Amino acid sequence: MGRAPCCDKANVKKGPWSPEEDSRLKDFIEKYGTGGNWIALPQKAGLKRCGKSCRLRWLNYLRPNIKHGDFSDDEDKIICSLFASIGSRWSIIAAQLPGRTDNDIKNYWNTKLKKKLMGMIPSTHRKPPPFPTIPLRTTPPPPSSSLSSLYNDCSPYYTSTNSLTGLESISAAPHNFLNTSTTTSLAINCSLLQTQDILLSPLQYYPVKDSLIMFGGDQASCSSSDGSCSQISYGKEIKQEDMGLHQSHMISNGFEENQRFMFDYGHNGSDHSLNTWSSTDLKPNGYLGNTALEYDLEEVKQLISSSSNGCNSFFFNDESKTQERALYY
DNA sequence: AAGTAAGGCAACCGCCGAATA
DNA sequence: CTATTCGGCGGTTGCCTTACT
Repeated sequence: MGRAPCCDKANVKKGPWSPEEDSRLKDFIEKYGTGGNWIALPQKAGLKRCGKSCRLRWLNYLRPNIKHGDFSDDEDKIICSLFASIGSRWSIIAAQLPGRTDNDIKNYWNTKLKKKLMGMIPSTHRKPPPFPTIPLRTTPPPPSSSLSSLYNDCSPYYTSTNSLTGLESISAAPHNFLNTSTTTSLAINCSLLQTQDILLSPLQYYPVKDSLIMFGGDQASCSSSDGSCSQISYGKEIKQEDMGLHQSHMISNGFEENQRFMFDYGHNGSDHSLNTWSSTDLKPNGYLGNTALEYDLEEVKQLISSSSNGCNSFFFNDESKTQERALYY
């Protein structure tokens, strides 16, 4: 037995929204909110639309403080960094970019940013970008190749104004993050990012209540909210056993081969002593851990191409995905 | 100026997980 | 415990625009 449709498909309008529909939806939500029920909303608002369609229209277009238009270099970096670490989790990425929606970012990535990163000249007869074309490597880059240099190497029309130091993801963490004794602090510290010199500077790691990780910026966008909030954080309880399982992999292997990246996390007050962060453990570049993953250009390209076929096999196998999900939410 | 192809983006589709009856 | 409903998400589609021949 299939699931009942969310709306009567025969009687709902599809396609582009008219200005009248927009203003009707906007007015209604501004007056009454969503009522926590998108399915019932279109009827109340007098719209012949599916509730999901209303939700999408509101979140992606109508809600206040939506930013449209070009993405900044900083936004590019954040998107690339997060994509490298978590894959196509657009809602999470959007949470780091105030005013941007997951749909926007997804479109931007698929149409532009991916090509930038791949160093692809758009296969169009349109005008090429006003940057010299740099031939792709025919031999693997030296081990020190970083993603920031990759930008320069491979993206003829990507210019980076801010250099990346690799310090920020640690320094962005509040002091007590590393010192708290009552909190199981869990920081996502993708060694990939660190070793590639790309960083999550706008990210902040919040140590919160036991076993809870908050992953988000303080001005996160609201792409996944009901539209009534101004901020959103992603927090989810993480089972201790899950953490232990993950940790054991880290301890024994440094990183999981299948995942090709790792999480480091401080775990004060427990008997897990290896790979524990403390303020004195910090390496000069802010990266703790001895697993220096070196990704050359080809590997990043592989990431992009593998992620584009529907699964991030480069980073996540199917089994790890559930676990990974728990860590990131 | 007309035709064509590719890009860009809004919107839809279908799946998943959480909440609830 | 199971079935159902709903919100949310990522992938995909299709239309409109733009650039080029």
